[in-house]
Amino acid sequence: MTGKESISTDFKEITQTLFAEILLPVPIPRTFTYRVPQNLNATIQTGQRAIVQFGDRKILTGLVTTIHELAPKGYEAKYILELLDESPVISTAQQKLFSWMAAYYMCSEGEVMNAALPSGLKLSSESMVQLRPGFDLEESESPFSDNEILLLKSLQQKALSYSDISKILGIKNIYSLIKSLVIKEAILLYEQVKEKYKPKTEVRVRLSRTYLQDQEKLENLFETLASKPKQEEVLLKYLQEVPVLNDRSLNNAGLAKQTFLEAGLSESSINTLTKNGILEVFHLVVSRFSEDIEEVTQNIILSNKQEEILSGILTDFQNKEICLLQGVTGSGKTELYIELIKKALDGGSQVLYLLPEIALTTQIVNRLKKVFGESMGVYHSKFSDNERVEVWNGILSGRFRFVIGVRSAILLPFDDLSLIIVDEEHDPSYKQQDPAPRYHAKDVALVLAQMHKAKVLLGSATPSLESMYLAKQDKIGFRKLDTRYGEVSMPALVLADMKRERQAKTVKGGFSSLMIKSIQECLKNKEQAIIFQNRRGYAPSISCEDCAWVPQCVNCSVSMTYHQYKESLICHYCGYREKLPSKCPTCSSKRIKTVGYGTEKLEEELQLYFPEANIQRMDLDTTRAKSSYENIIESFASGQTDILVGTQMVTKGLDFDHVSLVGIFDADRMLFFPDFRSHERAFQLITQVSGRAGRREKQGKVIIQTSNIQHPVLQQVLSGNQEEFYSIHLQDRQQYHYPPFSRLINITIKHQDVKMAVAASRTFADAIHAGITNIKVYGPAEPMVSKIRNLYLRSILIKIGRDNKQLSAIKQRLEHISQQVLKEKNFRQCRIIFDIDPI
DNA sequence: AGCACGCCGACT
DNA sequence: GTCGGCGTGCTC
Repeated sequence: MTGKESISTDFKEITQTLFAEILLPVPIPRTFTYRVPQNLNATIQTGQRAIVQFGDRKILTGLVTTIHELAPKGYEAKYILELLDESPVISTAQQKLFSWMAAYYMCSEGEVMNAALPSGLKLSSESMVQLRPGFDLEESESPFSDNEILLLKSLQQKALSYSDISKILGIKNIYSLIKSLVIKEAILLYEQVKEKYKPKTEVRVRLSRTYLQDQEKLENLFETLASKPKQEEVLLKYLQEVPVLNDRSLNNAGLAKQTFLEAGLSESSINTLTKNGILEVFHLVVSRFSEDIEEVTQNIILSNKQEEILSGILTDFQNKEICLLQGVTGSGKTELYIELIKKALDGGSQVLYLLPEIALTTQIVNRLKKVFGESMGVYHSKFSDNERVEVWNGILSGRFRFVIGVRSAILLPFDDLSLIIVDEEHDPSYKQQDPAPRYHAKDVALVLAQMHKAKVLLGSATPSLESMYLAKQDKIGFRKLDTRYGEVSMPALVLADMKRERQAKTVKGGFSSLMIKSIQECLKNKEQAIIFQNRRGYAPSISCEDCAWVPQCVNCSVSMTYHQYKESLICHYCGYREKLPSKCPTCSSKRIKTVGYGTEKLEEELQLYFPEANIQRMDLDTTRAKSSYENIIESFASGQTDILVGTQMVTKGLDFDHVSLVGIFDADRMLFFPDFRSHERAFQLITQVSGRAGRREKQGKVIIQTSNIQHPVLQQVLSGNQEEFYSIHLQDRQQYHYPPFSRLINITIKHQDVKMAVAASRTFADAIHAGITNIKVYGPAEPMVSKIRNLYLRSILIKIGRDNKQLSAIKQRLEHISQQVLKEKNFRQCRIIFDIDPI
C-alpha cells in the first residue's frame, strides 16, 4: 500500500467508480471501456498494462489509455482483472506521440502500439484444452466420434492449444468438436496468459548463511575438508574470488558457477558442498548487455573545420529547432555527433541517434561504446525480443540515457530528450512501408523533438530535397562540411558509354571494356574494388528463346527472379518459389536464357574473368544470418576479399582504406525507374557509393556504366555541381506539384476480384471528387505491380498543397469515404490502405 | 483477429 | 441426420 499517497489525487477518491479506456491487441480501431475495481483506484495510471477479459473466454493484455468517470451506456462494463505494472511502460510523452502518429498516418493507436512495443511486452492469451480431471475414456457413457477419440487420446499426454488441435486433427473448424466435448464433460477450457519476456539468469554459488556468520565454524570446516581436496579447492577458490571474511556483504552476489568450471573445478564437488549445506546455489538476474568494452575517456581532437561547424550548429540551435549538416563521406561527422551528444548528456537529458539499418554496424557501435559505455543502449532489428525489452526497460529505469538505433527506436519510452540525430536523413528506409503505421522516422523525430523541446540534427552527404528546401528557405539551420578528413581527395568519376561499347562490341557479359580494364589494374596494384548493382538474385527473369515465355509468379503479377544458388525461381513480392524448369512448359524448348543481371550473375562472371581474384557478394541473401554481414565486412576490411559485389548494402557506412575502384553496373535502371524520386535516388546512390572509393593518399576512381552519357543527373554528379542538382529538381517538384511543395497521400485498394478492385477504387475516387475540393486527384490507376498475394490492386494519388490548412479535415473525409465504400455489400472484402507521405 | 452462430451442400 | 465449409457479426 505504500506509494498510494504519491499517486492518489483529488480525482481518484477511494470510493469513486472509475472506468478505463483499454487499448487491446485486436485490429479494432478503438478502445474498450472497463471498470476499475476500487482496490485499484489509487494505483491505476495511464500507460500501465492491464489484464482483462474480452468476449466469453479470451483473456487479453491491454494498455490503459485514459481513466474517467463516465459509465458506458447500453452495456455493463467488465472489470479490469489485474494491473501488470507498478509504473507505466509507456511514458506520457509517448502516449502523446502515439496519438499524433495515429491521426497523422491514418491508422489506429493499436497499430502504433504494436509497432512500438517489443512483443515481449505484449501479452497474449492462448485458449488451451485439457482433459477434465477424473474423466476416463473407457468408463464414459457418452458416445464419441473418431476425431473426438483421437483428440482425447492426445490430451492424455498434455494440454493442447487450439492450433495444436487443428494440426493434430487436420481440421480447420474445431469449435463444434470442442463444444461437443465440453457438453459431454470430457474436457475443460482455460486461458493461458504467457509473459514472453524472460530475464536472463546466471547460476551462482555463495556461502551458506550458517558458515558466513560463524567464523569459527568456517575454520573447523577446513579441518573436515582436509581429507577432501577437491571440495577444499572449491571453497578456497570462492574465498579467494569473493573475500567475504573482509566484507560479508560480498556474499550476496556470490560467484558464477561458470567461474568454478572454467577454473577446472568439478561440478560434483560443488554439488556435494551444496548438499552438505556449506554452499548454496541461486539464480541471479543479469543483463543481456554485459559490456566487455571498456570506457575510454579520450578527448577527440577536432580539426579546425570541424570546430567551426560544431560551433555553427550550436549557434543555429539557439534560435532554430532543426539543423541540417551536409557532410561528405569521410568528413568526420561522427566526431561532431559525439561532441554534441556529450554536451546534451551533460545536461542530464536523453539523446537518440537514428541510423538506417545497414549503417548500424559493429564498427560504429563499438566506437560509440568506447565513449559512452554503459549508459548507451543499442536498438537493432536483428536483436532478439528479450534484448529489446531490456533496452525498453533500461530507458524507463534511466540506465540508458543515450540510444543508438534504427527506425523503430523513435518509438522507445523517452521522457526527456534534448537531442535527436537523424543520420543519413535522406535514406528511404526511415519510411515504414508495411504494415501500418506507415511512418517516416525523420518526420516523427521532428514532431517528437517539438514535444520534448529537443533539437534535431539531420545529417547526410546527400540531403533529401525536402530538407534542402527547408534549409534554402532558412527555416532550418544549414552547415556544410565539405572537406574530407585528412585532406583525402574526392574520387575521379568516369562514365562508361555502353551505347558506344555495344556498337563496338567490346562489352563482355554486361561489363564495359573500361570497367574490365580498370578492375584489372586495380587487382594488379593489390587494391580493392566494389561493384554495385541494386538487384539481388541471378537474373531478374528468365525467358524461352523460342517462344518468349517468361515465368510469372502464381500469386503476383511479376516475373520470377532466378536465384542460381537455390536453383529456383523466387518471387520477391510474396516469396513463392519454384524449381527452375529444364524445358519451356509451353513449347518444350530447352533453350532458356536468363534476362538481365543480378548480383549473383555478376559475381559469377567476374570470377570467370578474374579467376585469381577473391570475390564476395553482399546482398540480402548472403547476409540473412545474424553475423554474416560482419563476416563479409571483416574479410573485406582485412584485404582477403579483392572484389565486393553487392546491392545498396555496399553504399553505407563502410570505411575501407584500400578501395581504389567503385563500379556502378547499371546507372540507367536507377535513372529511368518510373517514380518522381528516381533522379534524387540515383543522385544519392551514385554519390554515396562513390564515397567508398579512395582513401588516404590515393585518389579513387568511380566508373558509371550508362547508355545515356548526356543524362543531366549524371552530368551533375560528374561535375560535382550539387547546387545545380538541387535547384533544378526543386523547380521540377514545384512545377509538377510534388513534395516538398505538395503533400501526397496514396490510397491502395485491394480485392481478390479484379472487377471489384476496379469498381471500388472508382467509387472511392468519385466520392473524393464529390466531397473534397482544393486537392488534386490522380487515378484510380493500375499500379506497376497490379497483383500481390492474389489480391488485385488499384491506387489513387492525392496531392494537397503544402499551405492547405485543411489537412486533418481532408484525412477525416477520406476515412469517412473509406468506411462508406466498405459498407457496400460488394466491397466488403476490400482492403483500403492509406499511405501518407509515400516515398 | 478470433470466435460463435447459422446456413447449406455432401456424405453415411 | 451429421460433418465441415463458409459468410456475417461482435467483442466493453
